[in-house]
Amino acid sequence: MSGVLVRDRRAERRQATIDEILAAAWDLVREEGVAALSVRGLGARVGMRAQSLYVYFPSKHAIYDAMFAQANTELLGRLQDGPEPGDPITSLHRRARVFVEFCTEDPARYQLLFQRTIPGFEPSEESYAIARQVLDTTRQALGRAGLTDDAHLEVWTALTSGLVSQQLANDPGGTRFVRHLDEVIDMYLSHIKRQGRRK
Amino acid sequence: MSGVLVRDRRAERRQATIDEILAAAWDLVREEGVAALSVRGLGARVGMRAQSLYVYFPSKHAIYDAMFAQANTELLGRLQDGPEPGDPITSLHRRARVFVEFCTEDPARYQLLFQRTIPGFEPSEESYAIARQVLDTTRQALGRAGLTDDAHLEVWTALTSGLVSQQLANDPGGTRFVRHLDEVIDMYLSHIKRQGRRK
DNA sequence: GTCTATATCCAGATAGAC
DNA sequence: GTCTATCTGGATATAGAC
Repeated sequence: MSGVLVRDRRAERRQATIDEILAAAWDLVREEGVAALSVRGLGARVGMRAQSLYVYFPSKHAIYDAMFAQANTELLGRLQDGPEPGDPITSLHRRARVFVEFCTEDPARYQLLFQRTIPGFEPSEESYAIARQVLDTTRQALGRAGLTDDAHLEVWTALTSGLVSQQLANDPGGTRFVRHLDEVIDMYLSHIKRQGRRK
Repeated sequence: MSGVLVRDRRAERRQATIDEILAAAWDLVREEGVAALSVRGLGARVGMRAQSLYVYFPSKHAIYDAMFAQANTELLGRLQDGPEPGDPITSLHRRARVFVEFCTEDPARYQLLFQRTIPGFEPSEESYAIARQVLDTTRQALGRAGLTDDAHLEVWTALTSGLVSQQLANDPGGTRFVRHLDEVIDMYLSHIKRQGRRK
């Protein structure tokens, strides 16, 4: 066996560089938009020639993919952060608020994660698995509130992301649309409750 | 005065070429995505060198702008097409259906019109005026149903475009999200009605 | 009105020296 | 691990001949 050393200083150094590159990539897309990310520009940011980046990422799409995974991991963490409220309704409100905050604070990130707008980019299976985890926790949170159908999940995501996408497209940096979040959620929850009673 | 001739054959020919170029541009973005539109590729489509297109459009953004105007005009026409239903509620349902159909049948067009994702492109004042007209007719249609606040318009657009954007991003070509359109609209309308009664 | 020629610049990616 | 050098191909746009 080769596992004598617990730490691999080489691997650690490499990972640190990768993280640095990704951080620079986020800066870049926040400033110029996701579509504007270029290997050259990214290299310039981290003080390298563009070609040297290929030591860390095999292609530009691989960089997008790492960013996709990183952002989904961040979102998953935020959604699970803190104590779970006992009341499932409160929990849904809180999750929605976290989601909206996450999306509106970085439009470029939103574009990368939720709009299919980068030509030729599709997340890898591993990265997409994280996105699926996020959706699963949403499904579970809805389930605890008694919303167990696929239809519930579909409408729920449409309501929340509808407010977000309108906010980003028509009043970036403002609150004209997302300010209706709690009202829309309450409307939907009572709508479902009423439906249940009618059965 | 120079207006002796009623028809200007030269101008007609020119307009026909412009229309032909725009039609080719739509084909191209439908196939490759809005971001992939290039003057070279467009020239190849219409059987010209790229440089010749500059006789008809001063820049690539001008082409985007003409497409933006054209698509909004098309949408405006469809929304006003046919007899206005006497019942304002029926009218709202019909408008929403037309809008959803318009958006889902051409994702590239949706991206150009409603997502702010083309780097550096902003519609001209004239083109944007048409988009504002579309929104105005929506405002009026809501008004006839008693929804007269800005908040109503904001929530209304968030609901409809939320279903559309989820549809396009997660089930393009399908109906998993937009199938809930009528239910969501009815939910919102009764929500507003209930609010009115409570006052 | 379309062409050739050209300017300028940028992209992603690979080979191989050090 | 980073560099130089290079390949290949793309982009938008302008000048001027025909």
